[in-house]
Amino acid sequence: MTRFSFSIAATDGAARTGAIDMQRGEIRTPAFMPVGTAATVKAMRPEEVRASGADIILGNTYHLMLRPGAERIAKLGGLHKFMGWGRPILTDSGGYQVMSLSELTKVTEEGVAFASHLDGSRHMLSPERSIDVQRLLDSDIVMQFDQLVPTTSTLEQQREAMERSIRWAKRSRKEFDRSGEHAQRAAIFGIQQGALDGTLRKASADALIDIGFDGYAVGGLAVGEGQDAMLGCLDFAVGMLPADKPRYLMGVGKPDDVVEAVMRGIDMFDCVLPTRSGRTGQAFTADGPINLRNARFAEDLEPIEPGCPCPACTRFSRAYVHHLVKSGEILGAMLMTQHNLWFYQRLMQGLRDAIGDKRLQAFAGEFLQRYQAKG
RNA sequence: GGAGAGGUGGCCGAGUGGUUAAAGGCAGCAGACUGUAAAUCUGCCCGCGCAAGCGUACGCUGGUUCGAAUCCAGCCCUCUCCA
Repeated sequence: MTRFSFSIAATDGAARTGAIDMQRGEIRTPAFMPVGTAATVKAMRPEEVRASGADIILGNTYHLMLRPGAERIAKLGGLHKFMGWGRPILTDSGGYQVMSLSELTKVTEEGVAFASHLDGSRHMLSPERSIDVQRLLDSDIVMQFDQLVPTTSTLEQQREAMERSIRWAKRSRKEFDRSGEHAQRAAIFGIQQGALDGTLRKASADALIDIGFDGYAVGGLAVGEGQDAMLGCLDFAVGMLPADKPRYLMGVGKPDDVVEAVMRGIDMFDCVLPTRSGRTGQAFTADGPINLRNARFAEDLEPIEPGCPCPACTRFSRAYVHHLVKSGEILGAMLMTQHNLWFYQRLMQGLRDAIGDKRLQAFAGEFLQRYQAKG
């Protein structure tokens, strides 16, 4: 059986469309991966996530090792069985938490010592432990343990984090290969760092390629630098990564970010926005985001997004969703999340089709103009 | 009829002489959210004004005081207990 293979069916400019084949299923690219940090895509049942068009979801090393514990999930048969999702799962290594929970962490060459945000207990996350946890979860796509720093960091700090991420990439790769059994059915991705600096990005990419990975992620972006800066970085960073391997832009992004990044050659995305925004009242539509909390929707009988085929839009009105969201009703979060996931997956399908038909420029131009038009 | 408690901004509720246009919560109106410490967070929230500021305001009326939501008197109303 195929462990991991990436096939490109068509290209259009720098963009590509194709599929990754893995034992647990096919991942159509460009792909958007809903985030399921704590063994759940919040507010969604697995079958609803799948029905939205998702081929793969994310899980998180840091969160799951703390609760319920990686060994416990392994004992219970692995993450897929535990959460009822049989298709591929990509697990983040915990590198992002090193930054987002930085007040609670201390970084050394060995790894990161941190205090649990749940109970303050002390833990250590190293490349070896991160990969071990991801193995215990039975992850399909394992991410190397990396270090990213805020864009406000000095160039020297950015260089240090990038170089440390390379050393950690080597250790991650070695630890991954150490377990033959899991490595025979899973894949491992390296993560390019280097902030917005071309020289650092190039050094990072070359080192990762030298180590060799199944796929390559662009890390450390969408952390406050702004879209122009991010896209400017992608203009040179993506081309540094192997063309015959999947390229994954971590943590991105807004719908227009995704479109722009696909045009620059990115194949995979993940982002909390459709799920988190769903829970906080923001719905994505082709005409841009709208906030269902707003009073103007109180008596609006249109669906969240007119024309949307999702289960939330085909049955319920904005007026009803507005009421649910304002009332703090659980169903409000569910319907909003469901719509947003469908929106993202429909966008990805649109991008795949457009690339296949070599009309990505027109598709993207129309999408961006409409999405960004001031309503 | 007697005893007691209390009436504060849309609601709940602090505040018992000046630093109070009046804490806090809720509701309301907006905004944010990018490898999820998020069903979260931020701002606004008496009126007019861009603002400085002005005007109104703590049941009602009157009084004490340089100064009152805060003290005094009368009145109105609510609640609890006793008869």
